[in-house]
Amino acid sequence: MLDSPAPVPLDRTAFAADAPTVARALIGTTLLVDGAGGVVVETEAYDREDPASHAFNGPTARNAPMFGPIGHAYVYRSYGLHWCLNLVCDATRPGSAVLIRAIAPTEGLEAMRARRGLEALRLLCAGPGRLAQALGVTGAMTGLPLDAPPFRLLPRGEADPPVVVGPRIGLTRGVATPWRFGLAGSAFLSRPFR
DNA sequence: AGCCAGATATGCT
DNA sequence: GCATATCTGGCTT
Repeated sequence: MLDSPAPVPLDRTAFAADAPTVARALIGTTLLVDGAGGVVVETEAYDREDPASHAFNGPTARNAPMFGPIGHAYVYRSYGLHWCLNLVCDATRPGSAVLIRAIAPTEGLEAMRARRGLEALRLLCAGPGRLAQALGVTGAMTGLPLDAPPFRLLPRGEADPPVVVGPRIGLTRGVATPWRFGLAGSAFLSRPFR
């Protein structure tokens, strides 16, 4: 490609595929919230048939966005104190989403450091709770579309980045399903792959 | 490396 | 009513 077009925000069609496919495709994209964020380096997939998923037992008040339109955010509180950001996907099977687990910080570093208290770049967005705090994501954003402020999602470059795969983290059920995806060699993963 | 407390919304009994 | 949760930070080995 000799004259590549200027980057355009991903639209909702980017979320049409099933959760593992979208989770892999999101690696290398850039996610910003109010201008703060960076390159997505770690994701996990969840879907309706998955006993580890919040959607497994069907729609509830909390997980309602997972059964709403694709390309929207699903934010939930974890362990009573952390917020975690998911992106709703799969146009054909409601109840699918991708958990954003880690980002390589590139934009809005000052704002992110201020929200988390001055911290090493390595840990600023390494883990779903840290990432949400750094980007300023809260439960107020659940259900919001990802193609409008405060969100911005920018596609990755030409080449497919090298992606590593493994089992998801912190689960009691669905432990064996290899639906965790990471950018190979990234220093900003929440935990190494092996 | 591993263990444990923290603090609360959620969902099931 | 109560056990549980897509986790983090701090402390111990």
